[in-house]
Amino acid sequence: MIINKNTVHVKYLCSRPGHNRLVAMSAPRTARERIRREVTGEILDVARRHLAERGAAALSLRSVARDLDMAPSALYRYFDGRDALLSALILDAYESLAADAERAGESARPAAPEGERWPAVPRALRGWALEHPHEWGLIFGAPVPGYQAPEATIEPYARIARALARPVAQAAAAGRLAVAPAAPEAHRSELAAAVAPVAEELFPDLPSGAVPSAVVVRLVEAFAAVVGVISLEVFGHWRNTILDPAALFEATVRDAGMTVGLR
Amino acid sequence: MIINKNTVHVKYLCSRPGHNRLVAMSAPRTARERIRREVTGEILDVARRHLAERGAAALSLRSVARDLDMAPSALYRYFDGRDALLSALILDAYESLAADAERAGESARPAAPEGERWPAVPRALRGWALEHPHEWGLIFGAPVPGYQAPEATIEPYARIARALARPVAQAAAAGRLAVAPAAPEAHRSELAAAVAPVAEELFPDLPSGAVPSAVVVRLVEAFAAVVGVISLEVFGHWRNTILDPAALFEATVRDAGMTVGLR
DNA sequence: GTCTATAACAAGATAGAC
DNA sequence: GTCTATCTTGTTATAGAC
Repeated sequence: MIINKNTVHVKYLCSRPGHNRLVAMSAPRTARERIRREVTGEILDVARRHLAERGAAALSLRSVARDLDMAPSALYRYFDGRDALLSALILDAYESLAADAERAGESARPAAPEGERWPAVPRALRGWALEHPHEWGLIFGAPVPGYQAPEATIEPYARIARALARPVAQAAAAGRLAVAPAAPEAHRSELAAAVAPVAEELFPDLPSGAVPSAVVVRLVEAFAAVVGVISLEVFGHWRNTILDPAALFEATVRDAGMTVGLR
Repeated sequence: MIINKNTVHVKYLCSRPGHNRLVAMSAPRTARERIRREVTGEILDVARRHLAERGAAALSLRSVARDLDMAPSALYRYFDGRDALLSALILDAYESLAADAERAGESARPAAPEGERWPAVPRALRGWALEHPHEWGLIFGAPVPGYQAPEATIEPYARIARALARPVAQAAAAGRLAVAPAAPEAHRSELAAAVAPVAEELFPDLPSGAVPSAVVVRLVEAFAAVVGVISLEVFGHWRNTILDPAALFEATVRDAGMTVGLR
């Protein structure tokens, strides 16, 4: 997250919804720094509200400044411009979604079989998406040229993926992974190589090869399927077509889990 | 497609790429009408080019007008404003994608088993998406508030869905549909009811119930999976992660086809 | 009537002086 | 922090040309 050309490491602190989701890590040293941090938080709060209510296209520096009784140009002391502000919101959305996904994954009963725990994270993703449709669009919608926050989104994205993969990792470690039925393509070395970086990233604690590449492929497919149903619902494609999106989502998640090999 | 508050029926005519994708159906009666149609086509061509090169956010009436050596206000004789122009481009994209999907579905060998013909339409969707990433974003990305063309996109959307469903319809009619393995959810009446409008739309020629609702559910899931992988690839989520998107796509399509029950 | 251009207004992003 | 100046954009009013 870039603020005034100084890179500031940020961390998600679970707080009251809509208030200072993003907070700088290091403690404020001077009074000025404390003020500065507060104002930055207020700007982000207002910007996030505008984003949630009217969408990214309607986010303007001036209207944010108006809500804060500031001159538009004053915002440039805190953000390098509209792009930087939007980039901060994008990163903010990633962090928030990742936190929700992790929370859901951790709160699932460890004693339950993996097939039962598997839907927890997908459900959290859908819940978050329905709560924050415009922010979901920032993450999984079409990237707006120039606005995509680059490096910093990689880490939260990986956290989302790991939260999703957790039941698979545990099933694999415990030897409870059902053999994926009929996956001839996945045996080909090219496909295994294509997902090698993912396997590395998703299962860092497991010995290489503990999770068959066929399962990794199926897991990536499951991720895409989950994102696909959620996006189609959130972006309005089910209108007058799928009368019960929740039921379809549950069916999708269940089928995806079985395809991966969870029982 | 709304031009100057007069509804004009339009039809996709396959032509040289980028040239007058959208053409009015009725023949021009007067010389003025002919000119008007030409200018409208030129405006759309330029706008489509700008959209393809710089994205929807960067599409501006003034730059289109500049490219055409026209005054910005002159465009208002042809489109009610920026929103109307973008709406026309959205509809244009739907029509183009639907035409490609139908072409791909029809050009597949009728003698081949359905399982082999099934990937044709998904491949066409992916090919179109890679060729027109910004236009894919207009259809399957986050909807921009106010810009979504409402009624007219329903028909091309249904054509895409029907093209995708065609192999399933034929397999069902011929009794070659493999029983979908383990679909307990799909038997529930609520899920069957949730997809009832889709079944009606996708299989108009078949007697009601010829395609089990479990298969309809799986087909919708397959649609979402295909859209999901394509979007994740086109929107840049595979960067540094999936090294061979094409291989993953093929695996996804194959798995989806098997889940639906095609052999 | 139909099209086009000129001019003008409002809103916005941004840079720089203070 | 503010204020001012400059640039771009969407949009409309108006007047003239065919």
